[in-house]
Amino acid sequence: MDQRKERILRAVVSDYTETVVPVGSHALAARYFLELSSATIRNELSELVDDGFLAQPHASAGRVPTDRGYRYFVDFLLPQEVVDPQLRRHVRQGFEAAEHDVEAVLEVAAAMLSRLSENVAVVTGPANAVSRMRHIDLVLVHPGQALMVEIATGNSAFQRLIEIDPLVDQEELSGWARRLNDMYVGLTADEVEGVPLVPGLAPGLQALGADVARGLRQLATRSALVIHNGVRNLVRQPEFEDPARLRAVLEVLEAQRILGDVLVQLAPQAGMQVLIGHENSIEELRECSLVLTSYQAGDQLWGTIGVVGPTRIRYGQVAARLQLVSQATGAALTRLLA
Amino acid sequence: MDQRKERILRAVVSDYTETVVPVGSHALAARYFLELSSATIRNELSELVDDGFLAQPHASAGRVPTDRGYRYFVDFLLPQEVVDPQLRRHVRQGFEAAEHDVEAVLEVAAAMLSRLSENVAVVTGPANAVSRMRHIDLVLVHPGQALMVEIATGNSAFQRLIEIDPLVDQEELSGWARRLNDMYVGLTADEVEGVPLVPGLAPGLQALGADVARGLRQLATRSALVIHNGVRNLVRQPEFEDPARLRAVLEVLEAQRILGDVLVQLAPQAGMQVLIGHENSIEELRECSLVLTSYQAGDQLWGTIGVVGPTRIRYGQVAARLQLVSQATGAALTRLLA
DNA sequence: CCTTAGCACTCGGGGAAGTGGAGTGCTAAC
DNA sequence: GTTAGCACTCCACTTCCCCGAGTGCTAAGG
Repeated sequence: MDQRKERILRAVVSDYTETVVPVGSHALAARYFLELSSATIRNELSELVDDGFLAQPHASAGRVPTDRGYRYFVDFLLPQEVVDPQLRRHVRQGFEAAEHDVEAVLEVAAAMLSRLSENVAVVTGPANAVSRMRHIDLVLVHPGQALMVEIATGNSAFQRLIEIDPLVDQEELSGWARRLNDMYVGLTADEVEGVPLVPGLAPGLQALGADVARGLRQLATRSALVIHNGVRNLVRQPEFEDPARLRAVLEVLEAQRILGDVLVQLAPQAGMQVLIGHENSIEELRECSLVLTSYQAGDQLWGTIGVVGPTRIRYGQVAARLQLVSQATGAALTRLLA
Repeated sequence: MDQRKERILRAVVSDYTETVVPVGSHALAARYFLELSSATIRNELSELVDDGFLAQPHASAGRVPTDRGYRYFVDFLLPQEVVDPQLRRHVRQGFEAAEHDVEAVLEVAAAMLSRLSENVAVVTGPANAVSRMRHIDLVLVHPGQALMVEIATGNSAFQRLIEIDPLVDQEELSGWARRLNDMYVGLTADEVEGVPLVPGLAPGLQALGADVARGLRQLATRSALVIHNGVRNLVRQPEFEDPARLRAVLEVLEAQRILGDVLVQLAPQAGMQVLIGHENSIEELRECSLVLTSYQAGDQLWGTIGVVGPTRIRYGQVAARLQLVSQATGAALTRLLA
């Protein structure tokens, strides 16, 4: 692919991205190639079609980038976007209001990203890289019933009601809690389950080990949730005027699990990832692109954050802003969790 | 309004609700009034228009219910809907998977309700009717930093990192925690702030009162969040084919706060509420109806749950199913929180 | 060999015109 | 009060046509 072809491909992509109208040789010549005639450009265009980078909606129409065309654009032609420092500041500030709750931070991240990217933002819930017990507490609710609170690394809390002997009072419970802390602090769910039974222990206390492990395990896998925000941006995209098409995408977004599986599966890979059109495995998102990266808080907590939009999404700008939001999210979570 | 007019109004509402096409005198006579001629029905229809219950999109079109027409229908003509016992069982079962986490229960409720109502479901987060301190714990994280865990009535937990004197160790912290429990258990946020400073207290401990109150206050107002689900159902409604109209509604749903304010404001009123078209105060929802009620877990926790749809929503069926889901939600939360 | 002007051809979008039919209101008779 | 009959209205839909943007091809020029 020679340099002129690349220039032309880049011009087609950026023009189509703006106008959402197939771009013709005349428009191209007038706007980007004053030194070339439309005929020359026509020749180049037709070769780009032959090579699969562009397509023609119909015989006498202009050209539109194919998934392959976007792929080449993203891999080789993407201009380096710089984020306005003012925007950068604005993003940092946006997180300040929400710094008390992991989920609130993620909600803010999604809202911010959808606004900045002018598309749909998706964020997976936090997964704990390693979830270790930090503290257990037992509080008497009624006679016979207690509340077990577990705090894990990452400071996420899990609470659960448990049945106990009606004769056990808060004093005894506190003793139990001390024992549990002695036994389990610093362990993972698997390790908790591996701890052998202690002969002399109160039978009620003995039975708690399994509950503790279950809670820990649940804390580690809260990531099932997938927040999304910005559907309002989707409906004004011309490619989603057709309600059926829009519905298919919404179906996927609201199902959570479908998208969640893909995001979690891709998450381990470092850096920014771009999935264009058919490159993602979700049938309903064949006409969408995903721009993804991960957020990270220390070495404890991580998740995936990204943007879903039509394939003609502005990859450069979106990637830059996603980067910005993902870093700010990580920073906010780090501050939150210490 | 005589009985025949009521019958006709009911027929127009239910026919229009199904077909979304203005209903004419012929169709009415053929389908619902075999004993009357279309001319008679025409006379009645034109009186119903004069009274403001029906409207004509244009001079030679059939009739469409107005907001006032729906209002009359809802107030006086609503058939008593029974919910299929199988559906009832299905709803109960749907909650079983999610009984470990308040938010998860609410997510399930929203998903379920949107499916059953075939519209958008909205659920406000849980508010605690009275949030009183039940238990406080302090855990050393690093020297100089501790985790404060508060448990309030309703068993909601709040955690927060606080700065402390680096010389304070876990033993001393545990002593502090005992003091805090002695001082604050059973109090509300306001009362906590009203507790006078105690002269002999460690200065680090003294300062915690404000933090404790802040946590309590936050626990009581988590309701800010508004979950919604079922936007996919909205896009296939003919009244939202126009992207601009759809966008306006999405704007409101995704803003959370706008709808949240309305829901919280209406929440105290008991029973089921129906807001038809202009009756709600949100400009963008002028062409929507809200069917709302509240869920309740014991006397501790409550929130609003409801359905948003076009004004021609099936009020009877939606109300019955909303009732079902709201009860199941309350039951699930009650089991969860005891 | 690449570039360009010229030209005939294609095709979709959009406006104009026409038509069918559902629906109305009114009148007069029962 | 009800109904048949009738003239009238108006939208939705189809058809038709045409404009113009855009193409591919050819042949001439650098």
